[in-house]
Amino acid sequence: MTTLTAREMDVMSVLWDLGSATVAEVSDRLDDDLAYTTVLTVLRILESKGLVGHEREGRAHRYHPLLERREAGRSVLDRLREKVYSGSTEMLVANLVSDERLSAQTIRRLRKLLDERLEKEERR
Amino acid sequence: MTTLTAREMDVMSVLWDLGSATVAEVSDRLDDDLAYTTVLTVLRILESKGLVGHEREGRAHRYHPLLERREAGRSVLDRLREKVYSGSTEMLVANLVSDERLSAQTIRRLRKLLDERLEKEERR
DNA sequence: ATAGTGCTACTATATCATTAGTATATGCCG
DNA sequence: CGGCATATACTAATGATATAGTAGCACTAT
Repeated sequence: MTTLTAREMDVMSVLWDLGSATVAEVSDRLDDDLAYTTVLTVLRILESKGLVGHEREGRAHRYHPLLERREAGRSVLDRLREKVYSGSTEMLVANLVSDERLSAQTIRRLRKLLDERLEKEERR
Repeated sequence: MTTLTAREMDVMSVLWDLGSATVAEVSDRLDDDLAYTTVLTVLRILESKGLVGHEREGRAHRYHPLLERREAGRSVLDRLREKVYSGSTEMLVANLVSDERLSAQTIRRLRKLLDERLEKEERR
């Protein structure tokens, strides 16, 4: 199981968005104003967990994610479904789409997503 | 923001499922075999955070959730969407429904959910 | 009544998370 | 070349999390 702490998720988020980043770049993008060395420490922890890698770039290091969005999301969603929604995907989605901020267009796109998934299912 | 730790979520999960429970009942239902006092401690922490309440029942206490599933789920989903899926509900749902274990029937029900939501949207 | 059982209240402790300081290396600029 | 700027490496302090022990109270059955 891949469990990210809150801060680790903040940092991974930047790496996912940028593809890869140096410590300074991550630091810039974070909402909170952390010391340079703090960001470095988090990246080193992530590396020790095998969730990011790095290569040299000049005298700095460029970090890149080894853990994918999908995987990270999956493990949070699995746990959420299990513990909060009694294992029910429907309850989870119901909660998700009851969000007032969703536009009609977004909902249509979500439905299309399901239709495609359904086709795939029926093609077996 | 309501952030539950892993263990707190385990305990809340039992309370949501049962409606309310004593320490012994929670202890019984947890996957892990924790000391009685450990479970009590977690419940007392949850109470100090205002997430559960309790009333006397004989010489024991009966705990009940004050935080609802919806609220707890919402805060996890918000954060997940923001940090892991770059704010995209679609990406989140895509990841969710790409799960091989979903049956065609479940997918149809999810679609129905969206249709209902869409109607509500159009009625404005 | 008294010993046992089951419960809460309080306390303790190890580990992990979060944050950041200090030391040291490296390259660049004048 | 010599020092300024920018990096990493290492170390550390503080706080949160997770787990559980001990003390003491109250009801229950002998």
